Amino acid sequence: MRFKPAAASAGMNGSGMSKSNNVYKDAYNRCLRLLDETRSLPSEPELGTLLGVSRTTVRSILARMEETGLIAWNKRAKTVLREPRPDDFFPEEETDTLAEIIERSFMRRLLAGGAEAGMQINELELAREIGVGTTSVREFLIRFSRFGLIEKRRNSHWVLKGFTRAFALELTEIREMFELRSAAAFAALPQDSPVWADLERLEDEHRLLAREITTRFNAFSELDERFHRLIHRASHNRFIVDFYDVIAMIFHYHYQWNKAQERERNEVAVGEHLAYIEALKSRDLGKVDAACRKHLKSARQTLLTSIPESRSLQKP
Amino acid sequence: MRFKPAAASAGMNGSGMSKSNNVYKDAYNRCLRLLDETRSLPSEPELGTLLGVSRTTVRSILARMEETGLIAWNKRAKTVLREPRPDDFFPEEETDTLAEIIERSFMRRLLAGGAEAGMQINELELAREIGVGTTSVREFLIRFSRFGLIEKRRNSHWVLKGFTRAFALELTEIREMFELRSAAAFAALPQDSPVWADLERLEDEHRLLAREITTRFNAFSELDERFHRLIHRASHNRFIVDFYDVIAMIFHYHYQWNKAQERERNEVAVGEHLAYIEALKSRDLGKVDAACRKHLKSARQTLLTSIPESRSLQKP
DNA sequence: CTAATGTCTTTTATCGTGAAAAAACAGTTT
DNA sequence: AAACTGTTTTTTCACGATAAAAGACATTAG
Repeated sequence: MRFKPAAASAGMNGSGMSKSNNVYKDAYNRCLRLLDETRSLPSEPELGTLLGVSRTTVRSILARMEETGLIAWNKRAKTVLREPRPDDFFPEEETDTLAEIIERSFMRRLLAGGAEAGMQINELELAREIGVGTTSVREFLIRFSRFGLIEKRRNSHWVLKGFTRAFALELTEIREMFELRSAAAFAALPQDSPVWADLERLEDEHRLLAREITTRFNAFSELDERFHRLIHRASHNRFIVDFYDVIAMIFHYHYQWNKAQERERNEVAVGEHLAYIEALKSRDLGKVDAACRKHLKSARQTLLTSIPESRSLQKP
Repeated sequence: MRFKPAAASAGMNGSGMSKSNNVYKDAYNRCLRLLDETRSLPSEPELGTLLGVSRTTVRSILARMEETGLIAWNKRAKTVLREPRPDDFFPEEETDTLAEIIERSFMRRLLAGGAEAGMQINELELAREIGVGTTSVREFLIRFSRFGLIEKRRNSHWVLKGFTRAFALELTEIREMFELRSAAAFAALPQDSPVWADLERLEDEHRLLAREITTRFNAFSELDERFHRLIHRASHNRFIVDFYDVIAMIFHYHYQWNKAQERERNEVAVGEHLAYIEALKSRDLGKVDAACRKHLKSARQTLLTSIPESRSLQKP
């Protein structure tokens, strides 16, 4: 797993920095965008729910906005004084969770090649290279282990299982099992279920994307996830829903990594989605099954062709 | 999740005890049992693989055995001097992993009632009640989360989802999907595959247990797990194999907790297993499917009836 | 009297630290 | 020279401590 001597990659000052205030910074940035729209901000609890943070954080945000002259703040009155400038925002890098930083670093190493199956993963080394504490790395590895790419040796190191052809096949096998079942459950949902409206909206987005595919083809990956998650949710089974995290994670990195014929692939996928949606709306189980199978088959094919042979040989 | 004020349940001395040497103690105990059989112990590396620990730990064990007069140790010669007495063993409680201690504590609270869905879990409180550090509790909760019984609110507490009827149904739905597929894969395995010998051995154990069911009915749970794991392994899919951890965990606690008609239930199950094994050996996919379905149906029924209604109403 | 703000307490996230355990290295024995 | 023992270095595991963030309580405004 060795990669570079040190260079303190994403790390900041090495001193006893306990916890970054990325929650505050991220919420602050999002709050800035809110400023554009209104002349005055809502109450503290309301802002809290809007931004998904506690009132403590909201108050820190307001305090800084007052300091930098963005708002005038007196009890309930929070009047916007000026529009936010680009330099009001905190830099993007400072708004990331530690978990995100670690995941990115780890996946970069994993996909950068040289990461062969059977190789052992060293918590301490990883922590040092990324510039974080060992605890965070351990917790990340534990969470990450459910993706089936790494495995722990009791009282000892982690072992990389490798992003192999076998992995892709096992993953897609489950995916197909789960999605076929979910799609059938979806089609059987009563007409007054709110999911039909959700599906309608997604269909519109797909049609829009289909028209602008030449320029916006990279918008597909996000739409893809939303669409499949909607379908999986119809299973009403937490294990099926949760398993989509594995798929989403793999496809997320796969999209970043395999850019070959991206436009063409996505164009085909959009078309398959539209046919799939049509089938769901028809509520004809036979059609749903066929459309689902067809799409999943080509998704699997895409994933498989993107795995270089060098990565798919080993198996200890 | 509140349960008791303090009472320092499983806890030891509260002081800065960094890491318990349970690996050493457990290996020591197991090594004592080895002493009964031979007049002299093998080499250090050999002992290491035998006990599943490093040579460092082996040497600590040998050092203590020498001290307590169990063996004479001089380089390669490790002669047994006397048989181990009961007081040579470390107490059972001291050989448990921290993870096991936490899991037991946590499950006791969960099943002891009063643990209703929606309730929030407090890391700090849990750590204090069990008498361990917060880090270990956090790591446990992260690992435990894959069982689908708890869920994390970002930057905040964990939420108990509850051991409800819905949970049991979702669990068994996946189980049935996976096991039917695994069983079919099993039956399709070539005649020279080693699994057929494993199956044969398991069949013998089942027949033996069937004869002595009145006295040994509690030996079933362990046999049950071995049998189903063998079948799941035939899927050659890590997600299917890993999912059996969820099932095993639930059934493990379920067996401990629901003692109603245990003998009868296990007797029936042994019979179903034997029929299931027969079907597998016939390699007739229709028969396999039928036998598997029948057994899984009654397993589900057993699990469902053991969930009290009080636990199955809430859902926030 | 409800819903906000102001203040104080508790919990979570993360680090550095030190003992237990593993692993690597070096020197012996057969 | 292969496999073992003796020694040293690294890594894992678990803890307490501390800043960030959440949450609870008290007070005040509408």
